[in-house]
Amino acid sequence: MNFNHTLEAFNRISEEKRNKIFDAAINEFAEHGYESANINNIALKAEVSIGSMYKYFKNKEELYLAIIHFGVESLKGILEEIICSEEDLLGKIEKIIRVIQSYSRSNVNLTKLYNQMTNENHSGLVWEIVSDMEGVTAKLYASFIKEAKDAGKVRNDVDEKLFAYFLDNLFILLQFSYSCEYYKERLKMFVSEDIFDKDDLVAEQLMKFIRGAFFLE
Amino acid sequence: MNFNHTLEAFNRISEEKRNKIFDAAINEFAEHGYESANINNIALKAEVSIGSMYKYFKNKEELYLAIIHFGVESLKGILEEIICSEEDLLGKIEKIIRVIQSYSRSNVNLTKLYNQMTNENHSGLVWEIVSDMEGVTAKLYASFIKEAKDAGKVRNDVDEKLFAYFLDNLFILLQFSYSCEYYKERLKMFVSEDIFDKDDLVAEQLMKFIRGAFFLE
Amino acid sequence: MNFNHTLEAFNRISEEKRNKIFDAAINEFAEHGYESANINNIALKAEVSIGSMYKYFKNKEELYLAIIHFGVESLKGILEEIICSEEDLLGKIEKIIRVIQSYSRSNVNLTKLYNQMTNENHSGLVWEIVSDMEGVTAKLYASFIKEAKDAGKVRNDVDEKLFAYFLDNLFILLQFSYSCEYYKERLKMFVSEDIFDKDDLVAEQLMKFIRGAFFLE
Amino acid sequence: MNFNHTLEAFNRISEEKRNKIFDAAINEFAEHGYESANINNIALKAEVSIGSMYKYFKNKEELYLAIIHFGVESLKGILEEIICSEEDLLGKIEKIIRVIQSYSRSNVNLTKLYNQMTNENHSGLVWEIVSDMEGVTAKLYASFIKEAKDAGKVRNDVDEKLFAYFLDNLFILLQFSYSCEYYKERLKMFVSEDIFDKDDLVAEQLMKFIRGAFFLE
DNA sequence: AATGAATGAGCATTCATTCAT
DNA sequence: TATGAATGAATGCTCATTCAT
Repeated sequence: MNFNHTLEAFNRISEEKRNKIFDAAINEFAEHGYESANINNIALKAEVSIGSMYKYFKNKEELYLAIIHFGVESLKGILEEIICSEEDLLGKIEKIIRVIQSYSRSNVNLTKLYNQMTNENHSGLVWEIVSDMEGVTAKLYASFIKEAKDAGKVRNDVDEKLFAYFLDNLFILLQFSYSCEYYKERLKMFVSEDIFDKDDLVAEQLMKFIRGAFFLE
Repeated sequence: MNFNHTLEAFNRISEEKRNKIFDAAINEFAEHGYESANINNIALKAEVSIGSMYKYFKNKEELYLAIIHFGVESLKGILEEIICSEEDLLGKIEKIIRVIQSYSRSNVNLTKLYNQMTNENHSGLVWEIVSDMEGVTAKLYASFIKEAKDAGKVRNDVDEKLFAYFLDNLFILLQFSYSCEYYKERLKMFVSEDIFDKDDLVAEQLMKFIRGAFFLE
Repeated sequence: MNFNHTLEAFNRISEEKRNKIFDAAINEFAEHGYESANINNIALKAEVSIGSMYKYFKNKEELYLAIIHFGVESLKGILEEIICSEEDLLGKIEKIIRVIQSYSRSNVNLTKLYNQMTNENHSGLVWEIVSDMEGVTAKLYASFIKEAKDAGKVRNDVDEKLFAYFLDNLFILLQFSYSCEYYKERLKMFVSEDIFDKDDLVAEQLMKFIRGAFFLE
Repeated sequence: MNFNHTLEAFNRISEEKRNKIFDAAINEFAEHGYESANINNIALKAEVSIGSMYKYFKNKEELYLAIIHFGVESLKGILEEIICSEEDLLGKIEKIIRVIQSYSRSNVNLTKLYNQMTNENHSGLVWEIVSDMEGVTAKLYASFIKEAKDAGKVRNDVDEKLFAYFLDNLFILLQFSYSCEYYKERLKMFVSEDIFDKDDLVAEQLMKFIRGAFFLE
């Protein structure tokens, strides 16, 4: 969670260069996965010498983790904003869906990376970084569901933790559906070739699905 | 979709050897990902010479695709059986959930591979193989939902294709939750450490979630 | 001490190639020391692909140890022959001196390597290989001295183990004096520029030195 | 031999800093050998910027040579003191042995470096620095032996130059036996594990060895 | 004068693939 | 047909050295 100890050198360079490095790294890792991502390539694309690269990051793994950390922080920020807003549960859910649609489209590589991440054998270290975020969402979702349940709006017999999990699953795959080739093809096959021009329809239907799942009436 | 052209040599060897090769390959690919998987290693574990390996499969990619093909066929068989059974929609859904729980536990590596697959840059070729299966499920789900809708059991305002998609999303992530490290940790974090001892609870709650999403009353 | 386990592949190739590899490796290690010896270079000089090199030896260290092993065995063979000969102590010593003069001249690089070896931080593993030989010499020298002492030929107040050590020290530095640049210069400085043309003088004087050290009258 | 030309900058800094740099460099070179020694590391340990390091020493080699120079000067001082003392030959020899025992124990790294030095390909340059000292010892030893010979104390048939060489060889290896891992192990193997607790025995026996080698009676 | 960030050549090692037997 | 030895391109990482500040 706390990376700043090793990244001193990296944090000292200009923001422009930092972003260039992150961009290059996110692309490379998202495109090729951890193992076949090529650090010399990242350096080349970011117009930074390999030597510098290794001044900024101890090794490939640390760079990878830093990227993940960056991506997660970025996502966390957005989620927190929504979740802490004044909306009610349904309002929040709708907002999340909309944000997923726009965010995963404009951060294709970051989202691909998130999918990659679920495969890597680095799970241990990666999980340390991500669990933080997942933990927050898990708890918030569950508490909102609990609230709604107590208010009599949600059926009494639901396990709020599991329902939170199913809900987040729907969000995750929605995210991937807007960024990862495979899932994009799959969505097109399930629905239609022009589904990516119908964000409103997707949002509306997913809302309906979720509303039905949760709410009485 | 049709692989037999190149796989003549492979199909001619004993089933036992074929299975040994598949086992070794599935493990290696699932464990290390496409790029880091080591063909010489697979040959070693399968007790086959590398020379033979390259007689059976033109190159790494073809082996990978053959493995995916094999995995997908295995899954397709199971799904088809359920989907073509006499149960009604809810009955089928329950069966699928139960099968996912047992299948992904006893075929951990194959399921991991399925997750891997969604990342690789081979998406194009992979998709050719898998689209077949996804196409079948997509159509079947949609038709069943249509049926139920026409029968007045499912709300009228649902887009059956999108609902089929959401439904399958829930299934996919359930599958991963029982086999991929990352998703396993995530499920534990959302619910509890002992969630993997409570398959009935998970199945029951997921049924509830889906039933609510789809059905009137 | 037993290396054959890992060196199967290496032992299977033609003796000619094996010798070429050893020669190249001995030269490289003797010339540059362990750290800056370049394996790609050794492969090049030995006209073997790097890939093969790594089939024969797991890594740089194993190659190094194999070389040391080879050198030590070669030396051990010669020493054993002398030590087990029928000569008396003085006769053996003279033979050893003569052998050192010829051996270290015709195996310059192997002898340089022996000097290198005393510096490397691999001491641990290296020592395992060499201790064997050193142990043998140590014991043999000591026993011969003991014998001579018991026979009244050698003074009674000598510690045979320490005397064996001093004796071997004289041999070691004699060896280096015929192969290592530094020690060669040093010998020339102590005696004269043309000392390397006077092997008989060196041998005779060293005999005198040692005889005096050991023997009564 | 004369280094001061390039070392102006270095000689201008405080003695404390100079010593810190020497200490760090001696450790690094002794520990890792010339090639693997890391100048950036030396700078770090000596708390000097790399930039300054390269102001003081043109490059790695010059730093190395400066270190050798320093070490040799230190040793030369001690030897000269002994050699010019009023003792007779045997007295001097005993003093030298004692000094070797204490000096090589308290200057382990410098002594290691001396061993390193005999291997490096820098022999040429190194020799320039050291020959000075070796030349002095060579001449002094020889002259003392000559003296003793003329005085009838030493046998008439010895070549004083070669005997001086053998004598110095014994000293050199004694030195290494107290500081270099390899030679330490070797001494333990020849004599006993606890030999390093028996300096008096070693000194006494070496005296006996040398006395016998040189002296009538 | 002093600094230390930046550079990039260089090296150990891996592994997909070929091909002679 | 089957083998497995041989190949060599490719890549992560280090470190001596430079030079702008």
